[in-house]
Amino acid sequence: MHEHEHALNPHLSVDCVVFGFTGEYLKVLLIERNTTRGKDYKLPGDFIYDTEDLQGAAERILTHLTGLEDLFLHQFAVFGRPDRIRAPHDLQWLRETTGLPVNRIVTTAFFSMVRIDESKRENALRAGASWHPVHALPTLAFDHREIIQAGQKALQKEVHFAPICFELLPWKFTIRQIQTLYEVILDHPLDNRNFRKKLLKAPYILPLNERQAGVPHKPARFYIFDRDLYEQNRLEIFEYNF
Amino acid sequence: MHEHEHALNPHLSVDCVVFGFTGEYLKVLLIERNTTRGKDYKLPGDFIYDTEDLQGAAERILTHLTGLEDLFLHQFAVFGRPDRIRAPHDLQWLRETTGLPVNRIVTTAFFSMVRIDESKRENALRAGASWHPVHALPTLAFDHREIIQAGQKALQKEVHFAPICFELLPWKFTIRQIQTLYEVILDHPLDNRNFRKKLLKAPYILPLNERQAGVPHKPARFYIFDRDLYEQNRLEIFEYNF
DNA sequence: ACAAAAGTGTTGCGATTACACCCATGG
DNA sequence: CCATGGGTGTAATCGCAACACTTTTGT
Repeated sequence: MHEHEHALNPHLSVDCVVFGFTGEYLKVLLIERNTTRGKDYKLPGDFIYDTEDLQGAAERILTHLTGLEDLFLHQFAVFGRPDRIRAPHDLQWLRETTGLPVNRIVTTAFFSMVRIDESKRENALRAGASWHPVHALPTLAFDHREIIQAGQKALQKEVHFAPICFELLPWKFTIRQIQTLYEVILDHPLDNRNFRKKLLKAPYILPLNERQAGVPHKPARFYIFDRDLYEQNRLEIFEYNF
Repeated sequence: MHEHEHALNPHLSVDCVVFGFTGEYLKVLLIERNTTRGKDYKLPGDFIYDTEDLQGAAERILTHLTGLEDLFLHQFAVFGRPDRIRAPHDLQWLRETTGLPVNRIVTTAFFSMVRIDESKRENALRAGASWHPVHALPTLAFDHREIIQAGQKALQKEVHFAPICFELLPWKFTIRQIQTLYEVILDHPLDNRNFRKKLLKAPYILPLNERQAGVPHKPARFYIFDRDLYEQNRLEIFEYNF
């Protein structure tokens, strides 16, 4: 598993909140864990090698987990309360799995976005990893529930500025898909007609001639996001509020 | 200086980008430093005690530096590249001043806002600390120039959402002051009439009957920011963009 | 009287909201 | 022919951008 020659630093870790979208729910990728208190779940994460960048550590974890490379990755917070790891079964689990005298760990949290279909089709997820809806999370290790919630808040903020949601959608998508995605991220319903207008005004969202097939209702048109056109058309924003 | 009994952790530090505003420029608080390469400047920062929260460490540094408490404090990034401290004079300075075998340090960056008038009147700054305009920074230690720039970007983002700028202004301020402040933060000129309209529409900006005195032109009215009224009137925003 | 900054209104445009019905398909 | 979700238009309002002159004070 570990190709690096150098030592792990037992004070520093990264944890990744990996978001996915099934067309219905916003989901997070979690790793199953066995402790003295039974089965629970944790975020994908690891200690950092001495020679390794934080971002590099996150990339290593994600690539190992999903087989995918060049994933979207955004550092959003550090969690470092001295007592963030204090439950006996958490401490024992850490000492057993790492073999290190672990005490306080400061973790840098990243959020990432993967297309669930890609991770399924082209690359099996590592054993023990599974998707869970953010609104119904299982029992989580450490302070990982708090980290996931902070990650969703960070995602909500990011959605004000940048077209990052396309990272979660299939290459070609319907308007309903992207609207539902925004609704689950913002946790708020949106008006369909107004959403369409706003979306179709964007010059970098291109309609295909292709439509859904085999659906028991009027088939929806597919669209694609053209990142090059986006980069050409983007302009600086100087918004402010009091 | 250090009231804590417990040990410093030589892997972890916090650095604070402390913003101030003189009515003209956006400024940053820097600490003078003497190295084998001569005099330069660094951000206020320190290692973290084993028993201490990250936020707590930042508060300790700021209180010690300015004498002020309950300052605005916002964690915005972690800097952890393995080679972020590599210049020989930086390494030597660290070893001399800490007495520790320092290698890689991961630092959590906070930004903070202080009213320069308060820090002057009521509390002398610690010796060696001084204000520098962000657009004309002196030679800086480590990667601190990069951290300051990231801090200003974070401040620009924050200004979309929250009325944090009042932390930088005197308790009573003129419209020109706050407009100039927004201009230096956003690094972009704003239209005065439109700015006034937007500001005066906010129900939590209250005019005083008091005006400037002794200025060689029409004296400007003073306003205050009423945080309670703000909290009552704030509503959730579900903005999005592609 | 002059210099210097404060303060003031209108118009056009683009964006956002609210809202209800017909369309195309599979079963 | 029915159930299901896709797809469409308009009117009212709001917020933002552009733009130039008068007012008040100290010197």
